[in-house]
Amino acid sequence: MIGLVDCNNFYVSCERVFNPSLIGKTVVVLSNNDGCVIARSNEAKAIGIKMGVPAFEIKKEIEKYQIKVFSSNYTLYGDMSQRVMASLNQFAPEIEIYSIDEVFLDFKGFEYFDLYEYGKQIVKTITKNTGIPISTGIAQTKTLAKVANKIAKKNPANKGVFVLSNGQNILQATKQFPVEDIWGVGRRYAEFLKKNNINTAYDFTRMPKTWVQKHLTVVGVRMWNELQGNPQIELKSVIPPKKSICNSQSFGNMLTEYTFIEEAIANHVARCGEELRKQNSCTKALMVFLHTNQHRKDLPQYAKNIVINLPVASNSTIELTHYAIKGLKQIFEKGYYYKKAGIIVSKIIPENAVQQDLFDHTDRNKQTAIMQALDKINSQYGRDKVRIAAQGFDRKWKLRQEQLSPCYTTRLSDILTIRV
DNA sequence: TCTGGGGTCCTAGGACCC
DNA sequence: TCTGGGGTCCTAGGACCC
Repeated sequence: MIGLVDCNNFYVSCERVFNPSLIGKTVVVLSNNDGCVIARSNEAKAIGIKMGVPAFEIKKEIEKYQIKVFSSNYTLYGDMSQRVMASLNQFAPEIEIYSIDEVFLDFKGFEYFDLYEYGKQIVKTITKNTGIPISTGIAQTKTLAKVANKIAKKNPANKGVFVLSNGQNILQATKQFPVEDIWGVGRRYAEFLKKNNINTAYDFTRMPKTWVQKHLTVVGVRMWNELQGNPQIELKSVIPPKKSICNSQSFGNMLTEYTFIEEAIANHVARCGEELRKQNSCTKALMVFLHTNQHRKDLPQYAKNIVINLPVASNSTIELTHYAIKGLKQIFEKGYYYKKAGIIVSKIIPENAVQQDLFDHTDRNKQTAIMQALDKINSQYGRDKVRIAAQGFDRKWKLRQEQLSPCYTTRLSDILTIRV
């Protein structure tokens, strides 16, 4: 059996832990730049605030219902996430951290446990240890655990736990489960399936396998099997290194000047470099992209990217910055109002498998030593305490975060403020 | 005025090899 | 009229996830 633990309205719940006056109130958390709604309390869901709506479109509702609005505080959410994961670790021999707020638990060998009782114990413990409310779904496959989890969450009578233990109750559950809620069915597939009169998970499992293969490829066949209790997707307890790393951000305000965009790019490169070094990887290719605001139909539009293949794979921020800026200079056009820029590194390889170049003049040992020193200093004294000059200090490109809560768990000054 | 950020997997088609 | 057969690797685009 496999368990899936999912934190309820995670970002909202994090805000509530440190600000209990928010409990029972209508709360939403916004994406970067205070752009869109990305987390909603149950109260917000109940009055029809949709996931992903731009904040400015719900201005009236915010006013009318006195909605509490927060900028996203990923430092806080990341730290709370770690606490939840640490607490969950004791409940299963292997766990897979699937996202910031979701964990799969391996219940292999738990056949003689009362898994419903066990699930309730998990819910109780996590709530007590972290203050974050969670739901637990338990079933034979990951996809069914996802189904069980949704059922656990939907009906309060389940007390946050639901177990799909046998064919009979799988049948019963899938017959009531909307096809669009299946893990792996997105907007396009949902549309397609409904057009073919497939409305529930059960309907889907009744289709011939060949039909599923033809229209939803092998991905669909996996879902089809999983929904019938045949495991196809393994639990991954070791996280494989990333194959691509992306770092980008919309600017708080549109930018026209090259200098500020270069600073933004240098900062994105610095983050990518850190990520690469953290997973002991190097990259052979670097993409720089920038574009204007696509929502502003009244302004001229421009979007471009450029891929730079490095002569020798690297994870040195100094070297990566050099190439990124070279690329940026090639795609930057004067006269546009830019809204977003970023870096994507792909062609990632392990750092101990870097192919050397006979004509390479870079002193790579020196680069490595510098990066090690830089990472060490910054991990101790704070991000970017030591930085590449190109990263600058103006931060004209930075985010809008007008409703940011304090970093309650990680910043001393914030903690002191709370005490006062 | 105002619209997020970061990933994965699969497939088809093209370029290339013998 | 008619031009082989069997592979691999890479990429872009589309689907999905949180």
